[in-house]
Amino acid sequence: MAEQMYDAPTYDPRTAEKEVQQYWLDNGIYEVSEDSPKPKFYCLAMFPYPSGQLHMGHVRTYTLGDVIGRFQRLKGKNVLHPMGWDAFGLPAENAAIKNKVPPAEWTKSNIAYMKQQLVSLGFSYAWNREFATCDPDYYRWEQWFFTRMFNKGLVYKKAAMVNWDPVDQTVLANEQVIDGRGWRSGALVERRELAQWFVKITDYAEELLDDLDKLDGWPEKIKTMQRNWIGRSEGVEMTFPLRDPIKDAGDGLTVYTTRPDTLMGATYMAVAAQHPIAKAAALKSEQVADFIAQCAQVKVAEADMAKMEKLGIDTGFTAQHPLTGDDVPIWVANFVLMEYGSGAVMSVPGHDQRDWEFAKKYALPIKQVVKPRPDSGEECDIEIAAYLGKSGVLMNSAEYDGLDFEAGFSAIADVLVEKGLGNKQVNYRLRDWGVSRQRFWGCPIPIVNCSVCGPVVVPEAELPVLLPADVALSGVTSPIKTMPEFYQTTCPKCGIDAERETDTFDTFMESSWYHVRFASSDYNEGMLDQRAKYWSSVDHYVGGEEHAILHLLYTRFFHKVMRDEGMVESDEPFVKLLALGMVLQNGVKMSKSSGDAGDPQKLLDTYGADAVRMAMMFAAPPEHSFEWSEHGVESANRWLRTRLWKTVVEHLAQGEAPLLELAKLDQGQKELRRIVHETIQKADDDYGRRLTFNTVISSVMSLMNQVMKFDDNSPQGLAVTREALVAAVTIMAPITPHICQLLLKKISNVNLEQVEWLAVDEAALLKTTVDMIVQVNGKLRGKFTAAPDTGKAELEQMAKNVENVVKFLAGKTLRKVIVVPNKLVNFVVS
RNA sequence: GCCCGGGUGGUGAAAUUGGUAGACACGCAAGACUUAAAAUCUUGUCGCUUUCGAGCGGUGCCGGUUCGACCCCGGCCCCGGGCACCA
Repeated sequence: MAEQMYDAPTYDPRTAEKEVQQYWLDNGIYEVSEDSPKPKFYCLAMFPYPSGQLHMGHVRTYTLGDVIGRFQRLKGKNVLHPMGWDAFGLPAENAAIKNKVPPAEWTKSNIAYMKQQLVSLGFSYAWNREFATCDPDYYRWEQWFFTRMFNKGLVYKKAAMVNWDPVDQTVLANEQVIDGRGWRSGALVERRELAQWFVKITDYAEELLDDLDKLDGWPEKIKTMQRNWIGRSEGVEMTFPLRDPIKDAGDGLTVYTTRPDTLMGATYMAVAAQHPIAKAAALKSEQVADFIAQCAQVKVAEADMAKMEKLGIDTGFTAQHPLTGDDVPIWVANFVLMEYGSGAVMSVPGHDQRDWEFAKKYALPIKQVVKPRPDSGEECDIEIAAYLGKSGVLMNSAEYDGLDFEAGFSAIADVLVEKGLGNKQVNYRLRDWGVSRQRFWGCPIPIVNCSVCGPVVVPEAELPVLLPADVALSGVTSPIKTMPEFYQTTCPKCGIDAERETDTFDTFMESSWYHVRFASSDYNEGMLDQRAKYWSSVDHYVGGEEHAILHLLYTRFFHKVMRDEGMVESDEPFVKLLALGMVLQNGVKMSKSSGDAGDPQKLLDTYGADAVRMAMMFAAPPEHSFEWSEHGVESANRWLRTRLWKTVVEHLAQGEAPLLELAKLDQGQKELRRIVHETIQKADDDYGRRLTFNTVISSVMSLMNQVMKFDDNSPQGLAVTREALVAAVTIMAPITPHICQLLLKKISNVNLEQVEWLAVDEAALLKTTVDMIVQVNGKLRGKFTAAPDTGKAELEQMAKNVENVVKFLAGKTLRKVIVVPNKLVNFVVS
């Protein structure tokens, strides 16, 4: 600590906090190495996109991460708590267009400002490990890793849909399409197919699903969301032969269904607008061509697809039912996605509600093939709605009549296998990860397209493929797509002239491996070194619940690929996960795109970091979403000044406290000690297990209320007060580290980083009496106190004698008595 | 539309294993100090009734299980997150 430690009778965070922060930085207090004898603890909060300034969502996430890291440090762990920047992304391009400043420059200055804000919030970061994902030293290893995945066969190219703005001649993100129009140009947006790179996350679908069972430290709700997203299903893939062969479509239409038992109820087929059969039909029919053009008017987002009116048109082509050989008409439908499975479905309107509505609309036949069991009490009228139950039995299904779901499934699947028309198959809803973006501000995809060799990966020695820094953005197209000096190159394989890929990676690529790079952030010989094995997995990962699926799933996938490459040893990136609720502003999540008020700077300047941190932690438990309000900050500041600082200073002014002599304590002193040790016990549990830091604060507030009432200046009174104050300051230290660093120095003459967590004195917890309640018919009617662990019979007798209880028992027949020792007695009377 | 959560005083919330609903705060009201204000301190604060002992109602809505339900079960309403190119 500096020679001149902050010392004033009243606490002013503006000068005190700066001094403490300087001490932490100058002495590298939070930098860590791998050779500690202590157990390691890797604490990580989701790194921010450098949007300009912190908002309250950041303050919450990083304070929670800091509290966890600081608590684990108090508990004797070797804690790595790093911070960096998720620096590629769309907002930098928007800012570049608007302000005519290159994305790199805008990003860099945002990082500088936000870093200073993080420092002023007093977070215990190992700043020596900081990096930004737009640093070539970072993304070069991402490019390298991509080439590894390419060589492993985990990468392929295929056509996929994008939102195309025909005026700006550019691809739009979903959030840039508003009511079907481009947000800048206002032009009607169309779906367009582009060739894009995909990574085979589906190769890991099974493991990503199964390993969720091992993640005991994850909230059940997040695991449920991931399970549903991966969406394992068992079904049958089968082929409906085409009545006549169709050009580019072969002679069969392949579909997947989880309900092969209802196959006899299939009355039509539906294909996506991009399906070869639809394209073939468009050539023959102007109406079909018009319909397909109309399908292109919907934005590429599942929510929009689900909400739109379900439309279709007959292609005029016909398939054959695989069992009956009957004609089945083939329709094009706007709700069938080419990206899913084969881009075609069989429609069973009797037993699928969407198919039923479509059939009603277009007067297609509806055939019931399942009926409820007579004893089930289920209502079923196929004229009113589809029957979706799986507990019924088959009907109108020839030899399969009377079979239940499972028997029908097997019997029909077996016949299809026999006929060579189908196979039982496990399917996943999860789709491969499209990683191409037609944007400038991202990591260049390290591929060269050669007219002879096809796509060739850039050799390791030529990495990184550098993104040019000094560019202007017009909003029309990515600059590197029009820069020959970027894309003109030669084929790494055959040496002839060739062109680089000008797309960049999805920014989820960067955030899928940053957690391990912090371990090896200064390593330039490779992506990771041995330190990554020491630090991974992350012991506690903290971040917003909005990342429950995409970011967390992609990162789990990357981690498994890195494991298969021998770069890490664990199967999963995050042992424990704290999924935070949203900090809302006007009812919606705080973010760059939904308004960026909520800048904490004014509050920091006025009340200090400790007050902001404390108010944020006190506002709600971590999983709750809540509307941010500044109100608590002023009162947190007041509590720190008038309760904590002033009380400790006044206590110290009374002179040195003697050693505690437990045998000499009177009843009041014992009572305060009991509260102190109950508070320690609760804080330990709330910090370590429950992660409810709001209740840590309220129990310390209660403790301080008791200390102020205590008012005992006897030698042992001072000793008990001293113990209480040391406990209160130590417990608060993870949340309000600046003031606690100073107070611990004053009261115990130690620096915070040397302090150890408090031990609970079990003997101090013993109670001499317990409060009992008495209920009559479950309603509270009286209270009494008893010695701990008094026998049931005695408690019952004591309860009967409680004054207010007597009148509720008078003249009633006692039916039953429930006695819960140390808690309550309940008389059931009539 | 689909998947996942949430809903408790005027406000943020607490109640950890089914056992005193509203701890701890904010706000508000009254009082103390002050020429005054700020700051600080004290008291009160779910609603209704009250003989001031207490009684009745009350945790989004409707129903159920239980001696007892904020907590478990069924149905509904509202709000939030995600839905694969915001991050």
